[in-house]
Amino acid sequence: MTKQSSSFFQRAIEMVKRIPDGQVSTYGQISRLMSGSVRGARAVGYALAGLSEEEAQVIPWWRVINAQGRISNSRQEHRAIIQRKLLEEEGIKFDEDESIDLSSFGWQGPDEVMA
DNA sequence: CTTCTGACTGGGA
DNA sequence: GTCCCAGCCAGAA
Repeated sequence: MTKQSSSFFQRAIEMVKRIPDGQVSTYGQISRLMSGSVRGARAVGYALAGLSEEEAQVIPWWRVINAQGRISNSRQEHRAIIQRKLLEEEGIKFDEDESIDLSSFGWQGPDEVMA
């Protein structure tokens, strides 16, 4: 690809779409799967932050949380509330400190899930 | 071109 | 457990 038809944002979004129902991933995980490093984790979050409502209906952005197993939110705190609700409806369990056990609900990846 | 910001991460105090 | 700091990447001004 001479100039990478898909931008970093687009690739991040495509990766998020692959997260199966009932599982969650982290920004660093997405970055590692698409670029090989967790360095771009910040950019992944920035990509999801710019999602329009139209895209939000197609992209499971709510399945992406930070490495601490908690929901990250930007200026729009409203999103965090919706995110938690959607995750609970998918079977994700929250601890008392509002964190998610990545060992149980963490996504293993598109191909690494061969256990 | 330079500079700043951000849904991040990891390490140290 | 908490708080603070430095690093990396991509996009916008």
